[in-house]
Amino acid sequence: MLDAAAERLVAQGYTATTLREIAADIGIKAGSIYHHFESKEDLFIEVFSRGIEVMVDAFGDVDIAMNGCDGESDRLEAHVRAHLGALFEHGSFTAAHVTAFFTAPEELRSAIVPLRDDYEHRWNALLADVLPELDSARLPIARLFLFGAMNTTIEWFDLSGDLSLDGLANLITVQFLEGVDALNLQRSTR
Amino acid sequence: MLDAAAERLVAQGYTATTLREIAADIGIKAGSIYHHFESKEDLFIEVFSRGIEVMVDAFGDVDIAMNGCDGESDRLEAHVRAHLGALFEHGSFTAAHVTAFFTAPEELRSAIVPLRDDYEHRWNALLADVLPELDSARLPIARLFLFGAMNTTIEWFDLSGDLSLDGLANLITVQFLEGVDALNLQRSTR
DNA sequence: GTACCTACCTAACGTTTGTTAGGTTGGCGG
DNA sequence: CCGCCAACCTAACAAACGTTAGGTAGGTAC
Repeated sequence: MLDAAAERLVAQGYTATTLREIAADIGIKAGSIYHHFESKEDLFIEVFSRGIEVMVDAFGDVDIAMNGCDGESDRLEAHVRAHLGALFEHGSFTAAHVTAFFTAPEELRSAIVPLRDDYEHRWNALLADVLPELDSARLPIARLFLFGAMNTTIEWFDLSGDLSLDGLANLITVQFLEGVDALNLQRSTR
Repeated sequence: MLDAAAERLVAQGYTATTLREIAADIGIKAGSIYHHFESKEDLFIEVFSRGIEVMVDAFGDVDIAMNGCDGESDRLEAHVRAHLGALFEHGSFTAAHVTAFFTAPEELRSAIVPLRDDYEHRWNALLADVLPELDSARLPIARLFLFGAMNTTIEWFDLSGDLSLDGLANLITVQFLEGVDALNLQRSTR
């Protein structure tokens, strides 16, 4: 049911997604939803929260797996890959979060903002590690540029296309670190 | 009235924006809208179209102003500045387009897609000029990265903050061309 | 002064929305 | 076998939606 809600969110946004649709998707009636959630808002708070949870978990897994080893740029690339994985490989929760969060009413958003902040702080810390020479005042902006490149992929990237998620993570990382010319040098599509 | 519709779109998305709200914003009643437009869809087609028009016009103005002169990277930066200007300085049409386009029903979207394609082609041509050494297969991806960085600024950039639009355009351009380390060297905030 | 047109209003229509009260079912515990 | 509770359903509610038919005010044309 949360899955169905997330998928509808991605396709239609908050207001256009009706409880009757979600209920129909999973073969129940709209009123029955209220046995599990207090309101529409409550249901979608859960969906958005899981969207962040998936991202945070993926981020944490990489932190553990890469503990100490490898170069800093590989470490960044692994985290980019994890973020993209959350967007495309772990259901629709994260995709729903990224696309529909700003279409939700403000009361709902403010309940989620602390979770978002937490995730952003993790990225700030990572970037401070990977880019020690970067002016710390520019660090949040660098993160926002990177988030912009990563999150807009949901609007165009096709998992079944020529470019793999690994390849995409690699392209985003090298472009971010070294600029657009570096795209030429990278290990190809696959 | 189109202005009011665009502002509501930015704040609420397509479905959540009601004709009664728009009418109230400009001091008329909902039914009166139908004297100017055939339907809600019709009204928002006009809003989304103008959003692209503003971008295309800004792009064209730069093309004319920079005809022949200056370096290629300055030329790119000027176009980035124009795109950001369309987002922040020419009313809410472009902002509405970028934020709410994907929340609109598909019939409406497909009426707008040709205009979007046109704008994207102009950018592809520009990037092919500015980055002649870039593998042409990577060119659309480079453009999508750049669009990602530019368009997500509406979610965080504050016109009245420390960073000016000129400064932001500069930062986006150098990061795009030379990578994140280049952010350190750039002419400061202003 | 009459005709006409644009811009608006009023008042309602049918539909859909989130939500709720009360009833039904099936399985598990004792 | 009885009671219970979670999971569902039915049927309706008030509110809000896009939309429409018909009416009104004010200005312009001739």
